[in-house]
Amino acid sequence: MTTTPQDLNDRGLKATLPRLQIIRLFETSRDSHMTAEDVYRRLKDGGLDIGLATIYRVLTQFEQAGLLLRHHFEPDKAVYEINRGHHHDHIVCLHCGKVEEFFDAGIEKRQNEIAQGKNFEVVDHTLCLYGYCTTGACAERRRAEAEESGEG
Amino acid sequence: MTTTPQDLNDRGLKATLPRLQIIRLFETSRDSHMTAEDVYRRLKDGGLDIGLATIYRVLTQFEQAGLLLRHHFEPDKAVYEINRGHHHDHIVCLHCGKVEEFFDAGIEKRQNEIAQGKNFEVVDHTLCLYGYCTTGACAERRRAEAEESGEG
DNA sequence: CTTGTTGCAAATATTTTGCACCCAT
DNA sequence: ATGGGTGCAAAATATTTGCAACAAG
Repeated sequence: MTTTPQDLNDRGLKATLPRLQIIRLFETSRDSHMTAEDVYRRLKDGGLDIGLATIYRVLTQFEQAGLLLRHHFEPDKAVYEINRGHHHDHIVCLHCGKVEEFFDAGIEKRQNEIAQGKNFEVVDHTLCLYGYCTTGACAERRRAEAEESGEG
Repeated sequence: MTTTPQDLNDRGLKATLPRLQIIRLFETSRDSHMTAEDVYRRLKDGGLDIGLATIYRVLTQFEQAGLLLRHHFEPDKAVYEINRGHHHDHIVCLHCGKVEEFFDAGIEKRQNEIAQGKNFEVVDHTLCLYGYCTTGACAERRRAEAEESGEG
C-alpha cells in the first residue's frame, strides 16, 4: 500500500524527494484523482519547492512504471490516480467533480463479445459516465435551478 | 441526409461557402471521423481557400447546433462525426485508426442501474474500446510482430 | 445596409524539452 | 564520481480570440 524508496529503485527510478512526495500525495490525498496542477499546488502549499515540469515528468514516469493510471475525464486535462491493480470505470459529477469508481463484469464481458463480433481484439477501453449527484449539495442545487427555470 | 443552405439558416447560421463545404465533407467523406486538421487538409486539397480558425469555429458551431458530434479518442485531439441522431459507442484500431460504431442496449441499461445505485443521474457517457483489427493488414502486421519478438 | 463571418496573427492552455546544475547510488 | 534528476525558461501542440475586411440576408 505504501511505496518505499526501494520500490522506486526496483523500477529503475532514483528515490528522490520530489518522487517520494508525489507518490505519497497520491497514497494519502482525500482526492484520489489529481491533475499535474493539483499535485503542484498541494506540494507547494505543503512547503515543497518543486517545479511543474518535474511533476509532469514524474507523473509520466510513474504511469509508465505502472504506479499510476492516467485518465481524461475532460478534454485537455489529464488526471492521475494510484494503480491498485483492480480495473474499474468512473462516474463523474459535473457539478462538484466527485469521482466514483465502479466495476461491472457484465459490461466488460459484453464489450469483448461486441469487439469479437466486429473482428477486433480489445486491449484497453475508457468508460466514463457523466452526471449529477442525486444527494447532498448537488441535488439541492439542481432542484433550485430546475425551480428557477420552471418559473422563469 | 443532405444539409441544405436552408437547414443552416434555420439554425441561425448563414449559409456560407466554408460552412457548406464542411458539412458536405462530413456527409460524403469515406472517413466518418475527422479532426479539424483533417478537414482543413481535405478542403485545401480540394482547392478551397479556407482558414484553420474558421474550421475550428464552424466545427464548434455545428456541434452546438446538433449537426456534429465531438469525441476524443486520443487526448488533445478532437474528432467530429455527423450526428445522425442514433447514439452509439466506438471501437478504434490502434494500428490503422479504423473506427467502428456499436450500440448495446444491455450496456446502456447497466450503466444507468449502476449510476442509480451510486446516487447519480447520468446525462452523458463516453465508451471507447481500443484494440486491433483481427483481419486484414493489421492482423498481418500483428502476426509479423509477434513472430519477430517471439524469435528474437 | 447591418450583422454575422472570415482570414490572419497573436494569444491561451497544457504539456514537453534543452540545458546547466545537483544529488542518489 | 557519474549518470540520472531537477528547475527554469523556451518550445511545442491544439485550440481560441481580436480585429479589419467582407459577404449573406
